[in-house]
Amino acid sequence: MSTQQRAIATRDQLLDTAEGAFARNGYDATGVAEICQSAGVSKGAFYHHFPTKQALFLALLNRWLAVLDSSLQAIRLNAGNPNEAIAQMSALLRPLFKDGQAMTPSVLVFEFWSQARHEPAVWQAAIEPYRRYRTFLTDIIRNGIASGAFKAVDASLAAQMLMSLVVGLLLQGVMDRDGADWGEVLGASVRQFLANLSTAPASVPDPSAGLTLARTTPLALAPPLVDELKKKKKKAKHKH
Amino acid sequence: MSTQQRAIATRDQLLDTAEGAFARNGYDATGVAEICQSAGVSKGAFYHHFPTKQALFLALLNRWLAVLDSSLQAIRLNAGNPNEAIAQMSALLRPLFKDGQAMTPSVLVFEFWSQARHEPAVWQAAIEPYRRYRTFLTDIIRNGIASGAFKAVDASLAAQMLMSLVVGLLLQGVMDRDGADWGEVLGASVRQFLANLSTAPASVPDPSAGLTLARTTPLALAPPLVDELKKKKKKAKHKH
DNA sequence: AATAACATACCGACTGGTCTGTATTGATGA
DNA sequence: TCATCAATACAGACCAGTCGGTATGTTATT
Repeated sequence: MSTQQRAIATRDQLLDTAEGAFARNGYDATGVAEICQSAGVSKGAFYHHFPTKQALFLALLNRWLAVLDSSLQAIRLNAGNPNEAIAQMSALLRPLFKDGQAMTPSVLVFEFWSQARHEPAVWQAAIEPYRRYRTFLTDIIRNGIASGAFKAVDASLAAQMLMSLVVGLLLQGVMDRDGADWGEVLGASVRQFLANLSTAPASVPDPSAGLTLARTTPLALAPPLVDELKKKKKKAKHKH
Repeated sequence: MSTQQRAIATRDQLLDTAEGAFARNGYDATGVAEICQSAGVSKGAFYHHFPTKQALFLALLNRWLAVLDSSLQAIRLNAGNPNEAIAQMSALLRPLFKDGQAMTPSVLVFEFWSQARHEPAVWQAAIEPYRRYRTFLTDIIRNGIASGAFKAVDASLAAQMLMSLVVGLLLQGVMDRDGADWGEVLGASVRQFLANLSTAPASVPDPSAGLTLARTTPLALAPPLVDELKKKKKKAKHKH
């Protein structure tokens, strides 16, 4: 293995380890030293690859956003009609409510939002995709209205409602894991939402067997997410 | 003013100051020393009234829960029918989305939940009322179904949906304050929810002018909330 | 005089980040 | 081919500052 490959490997190792640690103990409660120890590397390695702890955090955020982004793009291309698109998005989110490793992303999302409250850099990085996804949803609904599949409601409002539903489900799933079968609630809610929105009373069968959020798929990064916000505090190092 | 009264005053001063500071900068980012300085008292005073920083945090949580609790009880007694009850609850939450001081509680709630992720004590204190409110909602819906006001849906599921909506709205209102008129979205969402749930197509007029969450009202503490979880770590002090 | 209600100085633990050193690698030039 | 040089990729000791909490002292009320 060449030196460069090894470097990438340790960087990924750092990212993976930190992801788990953040999900388990939270961002603030996880020290850099702790991450390094779990990853089996030194602090020097850490600060060689990331200018600061927050930079790793943002890299983690962007890595996750990249896969979510491409999944949504895939849905946009695959789904024949708006009804199906929204149903597929529901199915996409579903695994996040499964216990164990699968729900790590949703816990992380919560951690991102927590930090975003106090750290402007994190807020910027988190709010931009959030707004993008909201307009994405709004567009789908608008299209549905235009094509006659949906009733002539306020598309923006409908998107906000659906977004609220998902966000609330996510948060509750994280906080009160055993309080309900959140995956089931998500499915039922979205079905209900579509039923009330659709002109045709026909219900779309649950396409749960379709997409899933696979970390394994490399998938090309979407343009607006590629830049990793590489920035140094003082030194001009870290050009890589 | 007697010594006891002055003591209560400084305690409240501590609580109020901490509330603002936590809402502004977050729990972790707010130091005990900072709170004391802003409150104009010494660290000695702080640890005279609260055994630990977390204890003050929990006291803050319970103070807020107490007023919310009594407000909900008032609704339960005042509202003639389930439709009206839910509409009043919507109106009750509405001020939380107003800019400025009024939204401090919602920011704090977010802070509570953030801490609840890592601190079992906070989690316990936060999850209990959450579940209680959910069953409260479920009961209202169940009653509505029994009285024929609501369709015969799954009451538990409907409550979870409404809860998700509210929680999601809250979180988005905190994170993306200027992203939408969240108060309006809340009103519209609940109206829509009720419209889809009600048997009678008649819409309930928005009773916004009615209740509001007034910190000023002392209001008797509800039984399950009274105990302030006073507990010491080592010393047996702080009996007050 | 006993206790409540503070004030102040101080401590130890911990944390993000830096600094200096070193081994390996790849390019270059003689 | 091989010595050399520079840059990369780390290692690990170290530091400056912060924070929650404590110990002890002081004042005023009951």
